[in-house]
Amino acid sequence: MHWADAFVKDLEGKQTVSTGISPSGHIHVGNMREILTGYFFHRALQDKGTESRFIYLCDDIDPLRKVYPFLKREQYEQHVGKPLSSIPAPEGEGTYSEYFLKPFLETLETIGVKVEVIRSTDLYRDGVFEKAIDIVMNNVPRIREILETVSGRQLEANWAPYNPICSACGRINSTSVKGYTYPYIEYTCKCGNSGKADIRKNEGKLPWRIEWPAKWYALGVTIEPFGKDHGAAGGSYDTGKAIAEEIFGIEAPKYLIYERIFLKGKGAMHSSTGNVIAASEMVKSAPPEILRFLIARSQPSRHIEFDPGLGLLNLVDEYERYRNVFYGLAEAADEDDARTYELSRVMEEKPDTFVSFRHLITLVQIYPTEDMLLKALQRGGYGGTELSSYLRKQVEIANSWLETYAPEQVKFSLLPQDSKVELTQEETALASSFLGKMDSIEWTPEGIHNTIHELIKEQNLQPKTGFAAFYKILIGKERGPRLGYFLSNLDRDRIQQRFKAVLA
RNA sequence: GGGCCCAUAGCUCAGCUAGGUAGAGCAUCUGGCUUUUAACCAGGUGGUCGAGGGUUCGAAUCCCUCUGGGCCCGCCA
Repeated sequence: MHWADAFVKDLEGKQTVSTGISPSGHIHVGNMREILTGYFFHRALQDKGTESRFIYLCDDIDPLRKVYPFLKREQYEQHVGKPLSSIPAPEGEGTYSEYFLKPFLETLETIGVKVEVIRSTDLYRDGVFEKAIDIVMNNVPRIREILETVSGRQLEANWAPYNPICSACGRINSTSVKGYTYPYIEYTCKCGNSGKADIRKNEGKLPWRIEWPAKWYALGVTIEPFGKDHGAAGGSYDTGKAIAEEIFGIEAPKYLIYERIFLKGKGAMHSSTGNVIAASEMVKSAPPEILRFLIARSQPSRHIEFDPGLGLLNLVDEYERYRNVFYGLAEAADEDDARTYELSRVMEEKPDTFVSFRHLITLVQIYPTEDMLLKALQRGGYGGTELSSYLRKQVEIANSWLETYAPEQVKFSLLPQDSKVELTQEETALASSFLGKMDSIEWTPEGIHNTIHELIKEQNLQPKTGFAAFYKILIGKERGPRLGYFLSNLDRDRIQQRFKAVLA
């Protein structure tokens, strides 16, 4: 059974699956594990007939913690400590949080993940947390005790479970609470200001360890996946659970702790280190279903070694195998293969329009126009009369991948006309006999192919060795695309000149 | 000092939560094939399952210890 199905197997009654990512920087491939793990739970629930709500909480009221490496110091120094939803975007119009949220939401659209997006600023502004905050403010001593006991940390004497946003300087990290009379929290700020924050509005926020259980309470969260950083003993899940039970009188959600995603050879993806690939960048250079597949096929407890280069191509190969299993075209290696495909695919496809991505990688390097590409695909069994919009997109993605992530191994291009190549005697003989026939060859795929094949046989060479000679001369590699189609697409004179130059 | 996760073929991983003679894909090699465009077909090489101990007739699988890698137990999320 797939891990997502196993997780929800025994759950009954309406479920609310919650996920959350802070828009403090580019939302990257590593963050996708949060949203997709939740999404798969949601799907698994629906597929077994259990009602489910799936939400993504965008923590946009969180303050800017520091000037991140990707920000301009002179622009952002003044904004440290202010909510992400109230400071300007690094470029263009709009707020900081929306600037990073937008490409993420577009990516979700691209990969076909539908989720209810909730901004935490809105939750505060609309009073959704009103009751939770009131409960919290009336239970400060008990909450303090829970935090100190469960997490083992010592809280400062003036600690309060609410951080007001200063009405004068806009900072959330420089205020201290002085008192509470519903619905106002009195505070003073280091900037000299003092005032009242209305708990029914977005005039302050709960600190994370309180806010989390407050979300469970206010939104009725029953399931939540989260990274292992929250899961340590005494960590925020432990304190959240205690607060949920003892203060709010609710059960903490059923949880799953997932591992991080690493960039192959470069360690964990972390916005602060810059070691990231933005999710919105990845979907430009990888088929959209692959992002889902990456997460769906891996056990959540295992870290993922993500390789956008050759590894990506292997990943797509595997995805396509699973697809074939689903359609009964191949035998399953594992009982979950078909289910994993089902959770990963973005849209339904007909088997006669399957085109392997690896194949496409070759084709786009040979054919410059869509028309030529279509004809090539049709020769290969493609059933459509024109390129589907999906395929057109795949072509775009293939080109982008070749430019951005592809290793030399899968790329090819014609060598410069005058570049030198070392040939054996046999290869030289073969090349010169080919050159001799150049003018009489019928310049079609079959004509070229047949001629070359005859020449190889005449000289008693292994086909492999013979073909390799041509690849060495043309693209400097041992292997390459089938010669007939490849050469027929190229200018005959140019090839002739190339062989002359090599043999000179 | 404490908690958690991971370690299986060159690479990516499955198998582990009902213990029973090590698996898949990719890579590599061999053979076939070169009008299904690095295709495809057949086959091979390749692992003392991180180390040590224990339980067992039998351990990759259960228990303990250790090693290595990663994350957390301050603030913030």
